[in-house]
Amino acid sequence: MSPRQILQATPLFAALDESELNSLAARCGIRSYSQGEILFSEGEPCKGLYIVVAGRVRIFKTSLNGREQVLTVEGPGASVAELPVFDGGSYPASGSAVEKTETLFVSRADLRAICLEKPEVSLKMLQVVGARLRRLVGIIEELSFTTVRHRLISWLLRQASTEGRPSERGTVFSLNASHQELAAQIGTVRELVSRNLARLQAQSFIEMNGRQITILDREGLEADLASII
Amino acid sequence: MSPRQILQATPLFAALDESELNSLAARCGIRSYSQGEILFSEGEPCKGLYIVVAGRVRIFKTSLNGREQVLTVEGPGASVAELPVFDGGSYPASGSAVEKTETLFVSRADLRAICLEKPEVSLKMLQVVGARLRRLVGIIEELSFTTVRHRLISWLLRQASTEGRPSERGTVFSLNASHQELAAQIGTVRELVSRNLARLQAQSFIEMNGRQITILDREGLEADLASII
DNA sequence: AGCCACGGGTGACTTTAGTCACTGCGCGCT
DNA sequence: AGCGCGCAGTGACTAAAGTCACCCGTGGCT
Repeated sequence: MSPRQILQATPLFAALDESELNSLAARCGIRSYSQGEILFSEGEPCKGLYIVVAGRVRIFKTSLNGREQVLTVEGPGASVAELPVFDGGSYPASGSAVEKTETLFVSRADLRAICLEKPEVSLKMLQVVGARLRRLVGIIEELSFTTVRHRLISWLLRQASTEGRPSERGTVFSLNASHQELAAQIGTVRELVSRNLARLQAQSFIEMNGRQITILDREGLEADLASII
Repeated sequence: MSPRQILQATPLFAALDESELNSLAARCGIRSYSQGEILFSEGEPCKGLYIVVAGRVRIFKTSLNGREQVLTVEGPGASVAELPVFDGGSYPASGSAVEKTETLFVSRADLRAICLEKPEVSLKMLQVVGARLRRLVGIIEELSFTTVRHRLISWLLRQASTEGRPSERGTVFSLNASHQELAAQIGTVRELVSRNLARLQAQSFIEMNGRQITILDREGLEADLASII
């Protein structure tokens, strides 16, 4: 797929016409990353924004003692690191490729030019950034108010609703992340993920077969979420 | 101060010319709130954005069991609740007046119209939202990686650097929030604030006289932050 | 085969967070 | 004065969270 086609398919640039797309496509570069590779690191001055073409990009913070907190994982069509483009600061978090990933890179200057020319792009951008804000507020809420168990259950239910397929025993999905990675996503450590998963299985809320997870009692899990108060 | 003058002094609308300011001023309303009053509640459909003219607005989340987590406190000149204006969703958090507060209210429709007409306003808005995003990421980092003690120390140092005045014993500032409020800002409960303050005093890092706080050992506190790893 | 790295599981423990209950102070009000 | 109320301090406890150490199995690799 050419950069031109990719841009056209990106919601962010839906408002651009033929010639604008062409000129933008001419100016943005393709950047490819292998699994685990870093796109940008926290604190680096921001040069521009990335559009995910294929693969997935993980945005995360790292603590001094090596723990990580994932802020979001973005797939094809999404843009990453829009924020600092406009306030000129550095990246507030790091980004790495979850798997083999291709991105388009649009420079700050180009993006600003487009926004000034096509106000609709700015509005779209505000919408995207707004969604990101909502997600962050959600993370804060979970970290501040809930337990690891609660966050794990939420994660499982979310995963089940997006990736799950029904079976006669309940919704099934495959755990494609390591416990370490899951821990980074819900803001805790590997051991607690392991223990809490074991406990959920012991309570017959879920069943695990290798990387296969079955939600046996969705209502029970939801009730649990509500009851932790 | 007339709405017209206020708008002119708001960074967000710096790019507007005479006539535009006038037409916007004609369409936005003044809303006043007494101490503690709610401007908007989490989940409500969003009607528009507020510009703080005088006083302070506190943005916060509430948990089911009554705990609160403050996301930000905004003073004169700042705008509040810009985000949902553009994605059309509901307010992700609630807003209340910390003290007697006056705001200007700009409706969604008016704001969108301005953004389409004056692209500079969108860029400014993106800058503002970007700053907010940074703050939220900072909160997540603190909640995920640090202890209550750490967060309290950070808060004290921040407060000292913005509100403090030097004295012969160290930087002095007055604690204008209740322990309850401080707890909501750093994501914990009243008792832990009380205990940790007492402990910091016992360790001679700070001194408290009523609502007066003196930072006796700034270096010590900073070292403490670094050492918690 | 033997070895190693990696992801996962778990016991034992420490630390931190949070809860509950009660005390006491200061202030405004009647 | 006497009362009630909101805020603060604290002891005692529970329950999470996190740490450390070690074990195990799997799946390459030499």
